Amino acid sequence: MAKNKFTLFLGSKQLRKTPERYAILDKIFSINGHFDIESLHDMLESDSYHVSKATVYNTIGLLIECGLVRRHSLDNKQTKYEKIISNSPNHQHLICTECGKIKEVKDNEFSAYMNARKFTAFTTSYFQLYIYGICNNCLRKKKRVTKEKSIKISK
Amino acid sequence: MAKNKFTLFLGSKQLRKTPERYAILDKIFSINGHFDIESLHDMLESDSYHVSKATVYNTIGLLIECGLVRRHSLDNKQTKYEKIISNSPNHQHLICTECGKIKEVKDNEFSAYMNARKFTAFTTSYFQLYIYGICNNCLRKKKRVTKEKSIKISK
DNA sequence: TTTACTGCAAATATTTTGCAATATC
DNA sequence: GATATTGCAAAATATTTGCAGTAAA
Repeated sequence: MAKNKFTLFLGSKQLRKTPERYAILDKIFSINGHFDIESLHDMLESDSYHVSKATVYNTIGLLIECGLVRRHSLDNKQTKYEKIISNSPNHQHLICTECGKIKEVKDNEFSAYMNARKFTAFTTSYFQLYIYGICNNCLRKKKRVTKEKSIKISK
Repeated sequence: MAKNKFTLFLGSKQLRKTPERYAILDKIFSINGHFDIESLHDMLESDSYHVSKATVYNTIGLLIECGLVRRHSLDNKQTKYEKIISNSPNHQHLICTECGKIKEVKDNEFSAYMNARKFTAFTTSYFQLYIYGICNNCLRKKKRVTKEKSIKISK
């Protein structure tokens, strides 16, 4: 699994197998869904496992290179990460522009289509589809606010 | 066109129609392809049109809200912008992970597919597809370097 | 005349870097 | 023992904010 893959990767690049790197990998693979550097670092600290932010950034970089982590640069400038589970089906991301929450949807038809696509003068390594919109939760809240406003005005 | 749309937008929100805002809009619409805040600001300066960065950020925000500009948050943490031409067909982005260059491809099949897609408990407002890889130019350079290395080693 | 907007500088947030101490190989 | 990695603090980068002066309405 992930740990083996990382070990092989580090070995092949003559990089060192430090406890910090494995602790970060473990923590990431215990997280379901998306996370950012800050909260990952916080989680490690609250486990009383102290690592510097610099090391977290360094390790995340290695994990991305190694194919175990994916970075998402989202609009509204949040950067989020997620683990890559080897045989997890390709999924797309719905991002709520109100609350920032990310929902995943599988779309095999889309994935198949994209994987088959070739471009001239360009060699694809990966792709990301982001669908921005409003989740039902926020939509409900918004409607409520609008209603309240119109009540106030009509008074 | 763009200027009218912006004027209507500003009017409807009771925002002011300042020369700075129009100068920024004009400059953006003279740019083909993608740009970032820094280079946009530089272009204005080199036209001897001085505006503060704060105003550029402010105006870009309004233009996005108004639907005249689109923000792209790309991996390798560059934020790029592009104008939206009203009747331009939906296009996707190929991003070279080596040089950062962005190439556009039209894909009507994909756009039609996406526009027809509905999700449960989520109201889509827009989507972005990013395809990361290596452009032929960089691929050639990379191969050359690898070749040179192996020559050196074999010496 | 009112108050939104601008420029500037300072503040904030995020990521990178330099360096001495340390730990892996 | 050689050197890659760590932690820390400082630097670099990108964006936001506060405020006084200015200008659009």
